[in-house]
Amino acid sequence: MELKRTTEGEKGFEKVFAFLRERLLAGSLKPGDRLISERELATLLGVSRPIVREALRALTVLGIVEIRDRIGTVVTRPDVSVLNDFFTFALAQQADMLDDVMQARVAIECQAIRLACERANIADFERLQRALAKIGETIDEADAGGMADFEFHRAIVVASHSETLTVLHSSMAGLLTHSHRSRRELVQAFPSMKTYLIEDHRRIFEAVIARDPERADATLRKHFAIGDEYRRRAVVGDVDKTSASG
Amino acid sequence: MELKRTTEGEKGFEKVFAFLRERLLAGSLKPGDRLISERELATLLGVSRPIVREALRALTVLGIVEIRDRIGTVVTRPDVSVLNDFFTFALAQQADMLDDVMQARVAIECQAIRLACERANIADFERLQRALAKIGETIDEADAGGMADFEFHRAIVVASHSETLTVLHSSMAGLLTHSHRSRRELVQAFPSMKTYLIEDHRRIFEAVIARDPERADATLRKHFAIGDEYRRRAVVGDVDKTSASG
DNA sequence: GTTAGCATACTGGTCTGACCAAGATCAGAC
DNA sequence: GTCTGATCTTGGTCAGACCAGTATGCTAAC
Repeated sequence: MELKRTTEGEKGFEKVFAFLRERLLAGSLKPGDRLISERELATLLGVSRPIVREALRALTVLGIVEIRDRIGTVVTRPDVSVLNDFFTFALAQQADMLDDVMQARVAIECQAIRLACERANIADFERLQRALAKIGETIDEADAGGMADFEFHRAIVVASHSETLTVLHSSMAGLLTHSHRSRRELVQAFPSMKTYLIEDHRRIFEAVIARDPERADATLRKHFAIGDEYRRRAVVGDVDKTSASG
Repeated sequence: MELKRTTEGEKGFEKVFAFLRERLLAGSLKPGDRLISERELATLLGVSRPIVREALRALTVLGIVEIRDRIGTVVTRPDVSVLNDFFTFALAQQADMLDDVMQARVAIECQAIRLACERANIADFERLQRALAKIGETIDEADAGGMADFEFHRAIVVASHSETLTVLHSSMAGLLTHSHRSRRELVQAFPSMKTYLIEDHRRIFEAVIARDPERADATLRKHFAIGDEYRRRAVVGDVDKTSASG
């Protein structure tokens, strides 16, 4: 029965994965470290190389390590892409999750803006200002405008100086980029949105500058709410375009 | 050079992974579906079985599929554990991320409570009420008290009826369970915390019952802020215990 | 006709040994 | 001392094999 006494009674893959997880979690394997070769790992744990590769591949998709061809396997700093992948897959199989993700994004961003009010430095302010200017310049362009919008919101999160919030936000923002763009397409149907987009973002910016978390949060929430309202009206076919046919 | 014309010019693993991702994202592979066997997949894509296993294992750790011994590989609904794993690893290598994760948790929970005010049903209210009662009962126990605290906050998020928020929250809450417990240990040092813990949670509960998002959010934030303050005081050695030695 | 039982095909889980291509290294030539 | 090339090492991959259970279907017993 004692065919496997290397570590525990785990199966091959689990054994290797657990072995590596232990060292990873314990800190004996830190970002930048190079793991021993696959072959060594295999003989060390008494498993075959393909099994070791499975474990390494598993860690790779989790963004924990990076397998470099003909170089070796090195520990990396956890990366956003994992969450991105996950949300992408998750969303594909549950499209109704989109609204949910949007809610999470609002959550992250509202918390971020509060922190931003406390922690933002001059560079953050400048980045926000540039993004704000860009929004004004690209107000009539769907693509560039959507990008500018995205940049502004990203700047808020970056200004929070919170790695976790940034990671979460960017992993979700990727899925919502098209939402920024489609929002800009609404501008064609709702000229009044121009004012909304520019003024809202300006007010948000000013609240951060004033370092007023409550006002910033409230303004940002209102911003999202108005955006939702526009989208709702677009769905029902309502328009306020002066030259609208209906 | 055309040794591989199955799909593209990708390397073995990438080829298989991309092949499966395509179908997963396109929806031709839905949760519950059983994949073709590893051997078939291997011959179909012109790669060896170990490579196929790498790809399947990769999808497994992403929570997309489940490999069942001697049964086959089936597509599953995306699972929380992925995020859990990720945060666990990420946190292990950046301990300073703990505060950050806490911020994200606050973000999620504050958004959740707003939604809960709109969406909570009777069952949610009852769950909250039970959790609230439990908090009162276990106020003097570190373990049970921490658990009750955790349950209450989880009940809030569940009441939001947002899958994404729930997933994110639980993936972070796991890392913060000890924080609930340690908070309860503070009760010994700060008797005034008993009132804080019970009263705060009651007020939060009432705000949700009243379906007042603003008040609920504000109360919850204040709750977290006070908790932070207690922890701060604990760090600097301040106590308000009447029988305190120093 | 129906059902119990067993042989077989199939599945994942794993191992062994091998080959390739290219980076890393070090000895020997200049 | 520097340059060059053979060799070692590393990841990337393959082929074939064996094991242990599951599923299935066919046969034999009822």
